[in-house]
Amino acid sequence: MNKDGDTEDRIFEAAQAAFHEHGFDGARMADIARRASINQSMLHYYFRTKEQLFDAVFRKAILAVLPPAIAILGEDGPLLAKLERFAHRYVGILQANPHIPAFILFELRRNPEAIGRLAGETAGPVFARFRGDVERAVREGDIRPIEPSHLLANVVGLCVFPFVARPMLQGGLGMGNEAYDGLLRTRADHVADFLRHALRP
Amino acid sequence: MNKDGDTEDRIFEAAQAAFHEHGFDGARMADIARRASINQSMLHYYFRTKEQLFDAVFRKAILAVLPPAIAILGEDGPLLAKLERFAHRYVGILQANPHIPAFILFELRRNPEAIGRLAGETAGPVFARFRGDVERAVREGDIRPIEPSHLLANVVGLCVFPFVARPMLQGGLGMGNEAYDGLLRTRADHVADFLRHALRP
DNA sequence: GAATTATTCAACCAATCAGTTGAATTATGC
DNA sequence: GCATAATTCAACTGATTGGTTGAATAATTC
Repeated sequence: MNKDGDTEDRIFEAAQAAFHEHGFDGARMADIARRASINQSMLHYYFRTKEQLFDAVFRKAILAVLPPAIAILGEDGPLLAKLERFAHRYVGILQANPHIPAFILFELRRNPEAIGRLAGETAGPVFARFRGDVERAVREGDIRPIEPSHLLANVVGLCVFPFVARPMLQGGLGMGNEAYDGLLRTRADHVADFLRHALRP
Repeated sequence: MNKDGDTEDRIFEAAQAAFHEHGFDGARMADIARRASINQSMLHYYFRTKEQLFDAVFRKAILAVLPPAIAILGEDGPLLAKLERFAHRYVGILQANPHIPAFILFELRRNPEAIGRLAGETAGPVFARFRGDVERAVREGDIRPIEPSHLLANVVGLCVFPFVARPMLQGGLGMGNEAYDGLLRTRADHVADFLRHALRP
């Protein structure tokens, strides 16, 4: 018998890999069981249903990327410095979890309403604060005039996009895995620099 | 009997809607048949298999967004002007086909190798040319020094991201559909402006 | 050591799925 | 009008799927 949660962890890891790769609809319980080297009924013993197993995996993914974004954007200090910190820390988080952005975008299509609501509840206040920060920075002449919502989309998108679009960008640029990994390693610096130039008055 | 391709078109439109919404794995042939108001066996009569039906839908989606990107980036002229043209025309294409970017990113996960290869074969030459254009523009002092691969990811990502991440951005920004549609309507101008500022020497 | 609880298992199940079958209906060509 | 081809249909099929069942095994408690 297992008494230290090892089987549950194994199931979770296998499910995470399968759901990240295939999404909810494409992942198969039989495949997850095989990956975890268990009998399939044990998935149900530990997690009851496919839906609940998926929820556990999704929750972990969201917790990996949403609270840090909120925390960083909610910090005090000059806007430009904050955006640079965001780029460095957020790209770092994405590099540690390269499959999560696409996984979440994948889930966005399956469940746009629920995730929109979740985003509103969790990130809404800090996004609103971001708007205020941008407006103040413009007023004080720290940055040139810019629409805050567009800027927010830019900041997040510049960090996220090279991860979600990797196969297409990598193929189009004729890069191997090492070269593209190298590009991702310089991504944070590039984004910070790009934003600095884009926003200077 | 149908002699003007009406049934085939109806099937295709229904399949497009279903595949855009649910992806390959989540879409159901019975649902597509219901949407097209036909008997399910007719899907097979016209398109043989689910895979072939999906391929037809995917091909149309790719043809809507990849050749225009290649054409615009392959044009002659100063780089900055070209990037502005790209932003305006590409965002316009995305606005006419708002579901396609996410659909393609969705498919990227299912089939990274095939799409990476397709991107390399079709967009590879024009991306390589883009690299040359950037390097020349830097040399001639038209733009500040910048890594061409990063810039390419930025240009495409700034156009695409607000479409693929819509539910999350919209929810986080506390916007209704009309407000977000309004934001997307100004997106092309914003991207062009943002790039101009980001790249000026 | 016995009773209870937790874990694991193989076999099984009903529902769903993509696809097939063969007949009926409709259209076309002579 | 008949023969042929194209289209459409309802019923059917085997495989797959997520989940259940009940027994066996292992661990824990007293």
